[in-house]
Amino acid sequence: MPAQLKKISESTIHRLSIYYRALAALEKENRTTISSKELAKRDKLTPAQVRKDLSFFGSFGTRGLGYPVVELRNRIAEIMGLNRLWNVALVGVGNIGSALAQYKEFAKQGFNIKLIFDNDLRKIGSNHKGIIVSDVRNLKSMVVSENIDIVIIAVPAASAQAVCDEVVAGGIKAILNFAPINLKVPDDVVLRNQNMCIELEHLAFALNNKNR
Amino acid sequence: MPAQLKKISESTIHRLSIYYRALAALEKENRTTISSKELAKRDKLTPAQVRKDLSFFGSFGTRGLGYPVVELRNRIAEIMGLNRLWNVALVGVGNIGSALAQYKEFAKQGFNIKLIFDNDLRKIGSNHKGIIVSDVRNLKSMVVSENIDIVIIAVPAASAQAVCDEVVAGGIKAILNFAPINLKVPDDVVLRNQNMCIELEHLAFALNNKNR
DNA sequence: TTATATTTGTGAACAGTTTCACAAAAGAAA
DNA sequence: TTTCTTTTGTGAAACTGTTCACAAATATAA
Repeated sequence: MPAQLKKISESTIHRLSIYYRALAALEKENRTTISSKELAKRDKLTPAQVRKDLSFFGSFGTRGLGYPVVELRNRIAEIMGLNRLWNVALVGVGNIGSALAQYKEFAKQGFNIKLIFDNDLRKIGSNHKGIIVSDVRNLKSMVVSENIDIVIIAVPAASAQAVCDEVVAGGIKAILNFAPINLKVPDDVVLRNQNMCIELEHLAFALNNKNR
Repeated sequence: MPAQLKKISESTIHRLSIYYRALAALEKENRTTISSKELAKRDKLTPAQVRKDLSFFGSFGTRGLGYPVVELRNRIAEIMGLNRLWNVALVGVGNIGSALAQYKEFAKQGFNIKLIFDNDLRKIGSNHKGIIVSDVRNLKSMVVSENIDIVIIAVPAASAQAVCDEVVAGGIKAILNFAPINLKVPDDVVLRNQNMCIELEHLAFALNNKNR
């Protein structure tokens, strides 16, 4: 029972998120067990991959039968930290920021957008889905006082690093960045970038190199 | 000079996008050459990685000096297909869809949102940044007639597969999906998923497993 | 021109990830 | 019970991606 002994790869974490979704769906269908074979098929993976991924966290399958849906889902939630609420602050209420403020999936998965910031006087004080937009000048103090766990940066590229530095100074250890720029963060801060242009560029490359 | 002989990995493509951005910035600063060492430093990579990545596409550096900024940037643009316009259709004008419709970076990189679709009668016919929203029932015929290269799916999870099937039937070979669902596509269609919840889950995992 | 310093390009070593293959465990059927 | 089938869990093998290390090429300085 290797309870998180070895280093878990990013790809494994990613697949864990995917398994979690499949298991949630199975739970709704009242399925009680699922085999690695079937779980793999749903997401175009291999059964061996599924078993290897799960084995990093222990062995909760039953040979000859498969994995218990509810138990496995709970275990993944526990591993990923999905059985609790996370306080999220959103910085920047432009195109993308306001879309994210309204995005319902976040709340469903326990990501609670608690604070919203902007630097535009016309936006500060306005009500965004029940949350009053705060002045970005209070960013650092408020992420501390409101116990924010995760910050989403959705400001223009030019101001993203300044925002980043502020929240890091406020002790934030996890950032999701939508600005098309490479942010510099200390080693103990986890940063993930969501760059839509780069995604389109992957597609462009694929189309451009079809006949090689 | 191995002009695309070997298989290029997804990670190499990703870094190519990153180099491209760095080179664009360097060009603005009127730098004429850059070494793999400096290019690596800008993006927290290793010089060897930069050289290996570039070597897949030929050898355009000068020993003792580095790479010519303008030439290398053009070459990457050529490889990635960034020196042309791509016709993009956006399906779904909800939170995320309308944010994407207004996102200026796309046009800057040659991704031209030419068509926008929705199934909501209140939205169809309305003007979104100069583009009239079309009825999604015309999706298949219009992606063909307007020579669409790439489709962005930003509809609710429940209707995403139907939209996907339509555009695939219309001959589309590249899809960027924002719906939180695993779409099924034929092998010759490139699909990329942008799932913001999964990104937050990566961060949650990291925070949850800090002290292992 | 010659010597010294840089920096590329790349095969080889290394590291990490995925797949294979099979013993072991449990269920299902006879 | 006994036999047969299914399916897990996991070392080992295969594969993929990254880093090392150094010859070769060029620039720069003397």
